[in-house]
Amino acid sequence: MSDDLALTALAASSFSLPELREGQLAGMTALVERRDVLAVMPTGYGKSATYQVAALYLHNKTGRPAVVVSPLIALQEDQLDGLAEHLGEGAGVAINSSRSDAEVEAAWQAVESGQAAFLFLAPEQLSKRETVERIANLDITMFVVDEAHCVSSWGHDFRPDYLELGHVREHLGNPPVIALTATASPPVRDEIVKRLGMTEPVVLVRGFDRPNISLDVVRHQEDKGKRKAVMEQVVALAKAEGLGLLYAATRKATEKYAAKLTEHGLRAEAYHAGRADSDRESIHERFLDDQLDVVVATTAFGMGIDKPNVRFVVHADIPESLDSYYQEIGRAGRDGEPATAILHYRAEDLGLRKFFATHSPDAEALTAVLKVIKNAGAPVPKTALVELTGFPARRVTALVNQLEEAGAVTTGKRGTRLSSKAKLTTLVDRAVELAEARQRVDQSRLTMMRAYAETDACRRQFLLGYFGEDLPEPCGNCDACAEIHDDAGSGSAGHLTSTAENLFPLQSTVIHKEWGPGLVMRHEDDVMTVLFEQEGYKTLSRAAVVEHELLKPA
DNA sequence: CGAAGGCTCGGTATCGAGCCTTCGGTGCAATACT
Repeated sequence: MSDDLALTALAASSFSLPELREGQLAGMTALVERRDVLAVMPTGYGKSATYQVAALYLHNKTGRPAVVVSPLIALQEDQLDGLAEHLGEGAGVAINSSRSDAEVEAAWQAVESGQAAFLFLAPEQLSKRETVERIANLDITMFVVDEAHCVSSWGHDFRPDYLELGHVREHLGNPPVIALTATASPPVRDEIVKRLGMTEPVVLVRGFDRPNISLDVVRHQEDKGKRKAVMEQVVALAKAEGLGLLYAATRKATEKYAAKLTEHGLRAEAYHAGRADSDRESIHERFLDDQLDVVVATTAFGMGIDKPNVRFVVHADIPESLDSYYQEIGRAGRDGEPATAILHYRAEDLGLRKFFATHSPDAEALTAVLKVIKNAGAPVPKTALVELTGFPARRVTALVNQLEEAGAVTTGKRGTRLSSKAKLTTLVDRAVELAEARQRVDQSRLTMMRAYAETDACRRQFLLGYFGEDLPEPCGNCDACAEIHDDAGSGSAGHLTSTAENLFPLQSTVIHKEWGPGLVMRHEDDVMTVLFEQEGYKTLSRAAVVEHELLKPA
């Protein structure tokens, strides 16, 4: 029996999936052939089944397990429940801080004996050498990275162990990697591929456009007026359409909105990381169970939420990037029925996001770490670095990541060592420069979010263009399309602007004298947007590009 | 970067204007206590 048939049969018999989607089968087959896979698919498309069927197939053949890296313990538990339902108790195990020592040991034995086919853990577990070595001995069939956009969004500061996964994979003997995420713009995809050390991955992007979600932006001058409009809108939507989500930037704002919505007779709760675990759990459950009309949340809410009947997602404040925005509105209308996404936009709100996107590079700390490594004259394990520098472990990981990126050090099995003969100050300068470059990229992503809020053209075309998807015609389901429909016929492109489009079509690679290589993301009216590797998104006048030959095809 | 909260000041009654400071988002793991 061919692998395809066997996989299809296994999906039907073990996971009750009588029909596989083309993207799922392509992913499974690639994994069985030991290829790397990057799957960008919406929640509910069946991303998880893709690796689960392939991993079970290989487990049945070899008795060897798959390792699944998942960012939240709650998600790990959900996955375990799902597996238990289809394959019986014990098909998967998890190792994390909620487990007792005895439970952890039992989990190890379950995978080592060939009884369990899946081992779930968070990246932090993999920062422990013993853990990685014990996994290396399992000779795993695949290394699964779920919610892989975390590599890029959290790896640089919040959860630096995400950036270490590439090394972990090496230490495990380079098993095939499958990275799964619901949203990833081209630069995020590239970063996932690079950081996880994937080679010629099979890239599967499926089900990206969500035409049933209408897109609207409401612009505001005053903070007070915005708050009032948000309130009125959410009340109206909840009464007319059904339940939904309201995203706000701060914890305090979620509390205020939730209180007001409750006054208006809605069942509303504020959800953020500052609330007690038990409250968070109960809100989550009540929402899934249709017992809440609105969850008012910070970015803490949503990962792994797969609820079909969310009718609206309203943003009271602008998110940090279109990547986040698309992820958040993607929680609406999973059932395919009409749903609404509305962004309330005030230019001043960008200030908070700018603040969040500021990463001041710390030359002093970088120097301290580098000195310790240099003086050691041999690879330094992380534990020693922590002890010798006095920095917290996480900080050390982040600093080492930065130095590594700058080519100053490399990390091997025995620890981190100097890999450059250049002067320490030069190396630190290089690391600082990289941190600054990343800051520019982050700020430029915010600029794109702003451009979405301020564009007069079809919002869906803009959004999909950002993710490298082409929507040839305006969508007819956003506020801009409604306007255009009203006044029919818009401005015409001049000679130079159309020349720019011919010379540098969408998704083509270009080179700028100062900014280096970049990718053409968008043409609109008299400007074009290019994503530069080093500088992030830049908007250029199309006439100037042609007249002054600012760009060259690469 | 901008909003919110706390403070002083003025000038003699309550509080408003203006200044200054602080705060702002995501979760893992591990530790210290009942």
